[in-house]
Amino acid sequence: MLTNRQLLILQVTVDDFIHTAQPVGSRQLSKKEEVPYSPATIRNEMADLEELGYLEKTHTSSGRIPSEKGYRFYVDHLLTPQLASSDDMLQIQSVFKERMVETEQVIQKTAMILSELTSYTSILLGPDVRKHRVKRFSIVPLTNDSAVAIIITDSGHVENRLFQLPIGLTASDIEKMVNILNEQLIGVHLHELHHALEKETSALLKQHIGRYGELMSSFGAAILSPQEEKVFYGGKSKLLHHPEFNDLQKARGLITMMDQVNQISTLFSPNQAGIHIRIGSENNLLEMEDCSVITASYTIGEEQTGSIAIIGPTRMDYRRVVTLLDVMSSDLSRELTRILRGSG
Amino acid sequence: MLTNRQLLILQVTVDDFIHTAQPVGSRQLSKKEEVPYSPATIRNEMADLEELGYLEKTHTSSGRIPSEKGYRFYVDHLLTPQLASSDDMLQIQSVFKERMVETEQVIQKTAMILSELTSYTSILLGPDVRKHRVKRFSIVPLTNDSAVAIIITDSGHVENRLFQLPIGLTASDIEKMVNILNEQLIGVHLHELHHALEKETSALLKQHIGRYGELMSSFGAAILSPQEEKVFYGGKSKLLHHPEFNDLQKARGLITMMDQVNQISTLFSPNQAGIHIRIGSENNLLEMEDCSVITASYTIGEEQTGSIAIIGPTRMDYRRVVTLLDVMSSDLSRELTRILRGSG
DNA sequence: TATTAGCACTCTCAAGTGATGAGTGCTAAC
DNA sequence: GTTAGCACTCATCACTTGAGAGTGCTAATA
Repeated sequence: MLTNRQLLILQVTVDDFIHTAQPVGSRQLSKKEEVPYSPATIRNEMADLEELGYLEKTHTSSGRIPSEKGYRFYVDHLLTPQLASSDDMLQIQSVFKERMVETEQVIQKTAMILSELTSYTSILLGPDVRKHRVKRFSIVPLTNDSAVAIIITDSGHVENRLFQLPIGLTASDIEKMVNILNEQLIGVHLHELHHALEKETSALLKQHIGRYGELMSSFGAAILSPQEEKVFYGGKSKLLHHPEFNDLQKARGLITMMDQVNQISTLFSPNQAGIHIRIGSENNLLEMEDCSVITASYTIGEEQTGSIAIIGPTRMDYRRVVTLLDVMSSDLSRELTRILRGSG
Repeated sequence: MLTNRQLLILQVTVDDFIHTAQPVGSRQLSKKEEVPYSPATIRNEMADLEELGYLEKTHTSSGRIPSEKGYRFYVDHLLTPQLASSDDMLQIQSVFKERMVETEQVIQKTAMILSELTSYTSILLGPDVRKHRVKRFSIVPLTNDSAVAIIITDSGHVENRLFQLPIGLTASDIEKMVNILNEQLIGVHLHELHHALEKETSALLKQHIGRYGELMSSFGAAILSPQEEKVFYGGKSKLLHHPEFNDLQKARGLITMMDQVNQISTLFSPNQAGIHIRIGSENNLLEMEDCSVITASYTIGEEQTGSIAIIGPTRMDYRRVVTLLDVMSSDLSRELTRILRGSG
């Protein structure tokens, strides 16, 4: 168990390092008014904190910097909640003031403003379309052997796929097919669609439609291909402006990683409410060992749908980011719900 | 007018610098078998070429590097055409072997393979949707005061917009409206759609639909918002691996620029067939002064629709990139046309 | 007994030095 | 017209040095 003085010194050390990016020394700390101890006392405490694994030295006679364990303790126990500054609030509100109609537009704008306010990189995961329900099917023939299938969801999202038409299929065949789909499959989740099509609807279709086999293999394949959550970035280059990425090697690694969507998804905790923080190696990604990720989630209506992440150096301003993320995620939820409900 | 020997020396100098990224000295050049002159002779010629503005020195006693004028001369007069290597051809064909159905998927894959093959960054501009023609309208109500408007183009592209419904609009009103739109506006270019709606169709709609004014202001606005060409990147981080961007400052500038879509569009020449090369400052962009851009365009059917660009350092392998771009653009055109025509 | 002052020691950083090597320009010889 | 030779320039690297910041330890102090 840490003494109060140790807690104080750890907190002040982390705070200071977060803002200066320089190892903090005992003399420097003792000058602060919150710390009424002499450098020597502080040195002793720091030595203990280092022994306990909360602080590190960059070399034998440098000041201390927080270790990962130090950051972890800091965010778990020393992070006093804080209200967003009125400046920030103003900026955030200005985003939502202009009424936007498209979900993606709102999300993109949110990503931008988040990275502007924090000076870190933001990543927003778009709504998980697979959880949405079918509202309407439509099929529009383009040529005599190709057509586009359109699925409108109850959220107003539109999915569309090209697929091949078997030769000889009549317009009335297609009309029948659309009718059957609309009778049978309304309200089905998108991720269950292919399954439902095969289990429940295929028998009906088989009865009514000529060239059933060919049609289904092509249409079914089109429906199957899963729609990934869309990824929105804000300020990809912001990260590079922090001193920890002066190392070209690290900078390259980061940029490369951000281009690989599958790596990005590992940064997000399985979709759960609340704010989560992963520090350095907790991200299980070599390129991210000097980064921390703070995630939150947003909702549309009642449903937990998308995620927000801020990526910064481990030496990031946790307090500020947590506060902003908290405000932003609820504002975003409200705005997206408004768009969907049309109550504007 | 340059002598043959000067041409030879310029060419070999540029070639060498492109591959080594090191200033080339006279001794080094004279060792090559294509250059049967002594270092002293070469020094004299290089001095002349420098006076003429084709070569530069990095410092008083370094080897020479090509100036922008030198590169320009090189690509204009010394770039002998070349067939793609069979290795490259194999790789390219392997992309198109797996039959993809979605236009965007094909373009994205093309972007990737281009950047893999060249080790530079590729940018593909998606088809200019505004040139496509309306094939079918559809409107799907979501709640009692919001709906999604869907426009299917003859290319199989699907546009959709949320818009507000005036309260009290009946289902039959909407049906009538869709019918009128489909009677009047089929075949209209997307970029003329808003104009055509107001000029030709609004009178008809006014006659048949209740709450006309409110409906039109909301629907019209939804139709108006222009659809930008989509931008696809391949290998954004590739550029950072070339030695000219070891300078953190430059690297940051580049990454920042690539995140700003409006800057990207200035890199593309106004859509014209053939291959175009812009060297360094010819791009009129501060961040791009050490980069060259090579652009080509692709077509779907008959129409000039999209652009391909490769961004590399000015010291890029122009010959190879031009060759690859040539092959890729025609392959991509063929593939996209196949998808559209459905002749697969 | 807890805290602090003092001091020797360590390590980084920046500036300075000198040797090395690649390359040039010029001149004179071929 | 071409080339060999030579003096000169400049970047780079390894090495040294001094200043500054910080530590750990010990002894003095409250």
